[in-house]
Amino acid sequence: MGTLALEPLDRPEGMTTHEYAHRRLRQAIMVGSIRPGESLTIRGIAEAMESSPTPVREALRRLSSEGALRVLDNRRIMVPRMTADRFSELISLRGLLEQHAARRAVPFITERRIDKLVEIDRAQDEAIARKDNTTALLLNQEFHRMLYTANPEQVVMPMVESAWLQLGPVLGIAMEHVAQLYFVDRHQEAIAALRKRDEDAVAAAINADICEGIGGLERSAIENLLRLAGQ
Amino acid sequence: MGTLALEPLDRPEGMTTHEYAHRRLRQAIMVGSIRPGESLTIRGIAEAMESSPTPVREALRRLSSEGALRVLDNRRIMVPRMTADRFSELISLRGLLEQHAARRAVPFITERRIDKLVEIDRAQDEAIARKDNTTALLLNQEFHRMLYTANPEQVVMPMVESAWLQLGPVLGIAMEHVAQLYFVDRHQEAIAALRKRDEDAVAAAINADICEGIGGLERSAIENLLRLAGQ
DNA sequence: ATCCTAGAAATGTGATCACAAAAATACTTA
DNA sequence: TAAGTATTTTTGTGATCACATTTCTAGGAT
Repeated sequence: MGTLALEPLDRPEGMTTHEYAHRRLRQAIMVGSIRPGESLTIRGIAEAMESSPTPVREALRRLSSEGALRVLDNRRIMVPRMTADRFSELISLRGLLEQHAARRAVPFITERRIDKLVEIDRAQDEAIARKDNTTALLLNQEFHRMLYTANPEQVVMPMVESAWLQLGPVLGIAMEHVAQLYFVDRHQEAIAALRKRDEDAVAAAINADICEGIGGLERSAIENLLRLAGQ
Repeated sequence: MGTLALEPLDRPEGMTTHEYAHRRLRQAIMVGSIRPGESLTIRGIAEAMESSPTPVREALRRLSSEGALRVLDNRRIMVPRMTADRFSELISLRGLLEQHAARRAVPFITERRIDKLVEIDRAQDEAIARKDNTTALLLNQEFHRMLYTANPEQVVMPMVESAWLQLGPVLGIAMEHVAQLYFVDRHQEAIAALRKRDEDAVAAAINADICEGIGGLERSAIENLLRLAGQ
């Protein structure tokens, strides 16, 4: 295996090695630094982050349970390749799950949190303006996460994160091939609906945000994009 | 910690130790053999299944990513306690996810698979008749799984399994306190709809199957049941 | 009796090692 | 030259050990 594209990451005091490995790998997978199909080796990762196989294996197990990695029959581990079918199911699932999460968050929304949402949205617009697509992608997730976690006990949250994690890699790669990733911004709409505590309107805005843009592409366009991305 | 209620399990040739540990723990959690709140120790489990900490830890990491276990701040690991809120969200999520899964399965349904569904349903009725609630619970899952996996590439499947895994323990315990678990059987209805390849009717039957019965209890009844179950 | 503290036991964590299987490489043969 | 085979290397897996932290248990002081 070649050198692993693993940017070092801030490591808070008291964080265990396997937790750190999990975060670092997750981040790399999310933005497409690890190519789908490229096989990962435990020792390679351990060496790249100057630790040992044991905690790395734990991180890999977690990531495969989260849908971020796939373990093949020969026990090789890789980021799964994307298919048009899988892509459209993931978009559809995001719609279902995130409408549910958004509705359940509305009663918990505070003005302070709405302010944070506005701030994140502004930062995302900036990132888009300077064509920093990776940052924009992460800030988009940050926006959605900030909304849903207004309700602190959302069982759905790990499922949402799993969907993001499965979509992330191919979006990350697609961004390298499409000059400008077509970001839809229904965030303003969602914020307005939040101010009115209008559950239906919030859910509608979130669904539109997810399903339009890259998620609303024709099937043939998706297949074309995947081909470009080498999937 | 006391002796662990871990029934030995069939171990196919070539199955790794951590896979085996994962399955065995999963099974035990699913039917409520491991009490929510009771803290698990890595060494205890390893000893109970005559292996060592390393593979057990991998199994525990996977299970916590699947929502079956929770890792506390003191790094203690336990089956999470159920709350009325969590319970009703899980039921609601099951409805969303499994309607989605059922719809996507319909185009792939074969007569042979419908026959299997009929067979599973019959076995479940038998189990209910002889008041073997645990078997009935597992057969009910088997029925749903058999339906959804008609479509071999369902991204939603792990999420469905996660919801089952989170609901399982409390159902397993509730069954010990309620003389007869109120099983709803909308399976016949689902089967009839499948024969007609009627997506809407299948989804409706599945949703009814999930939301009625224990999932449709009044909130106060749920709280009462949880109290009985020591949650 | 209750609370507090010091020692002991138990526990999570991660590095290392040995082993078996898989992959890669080198070598031989047709 | 190409295909097959033997050898070497790489890799996943799981047991074991050492260390730090937590939890449990006595013993003592108030």
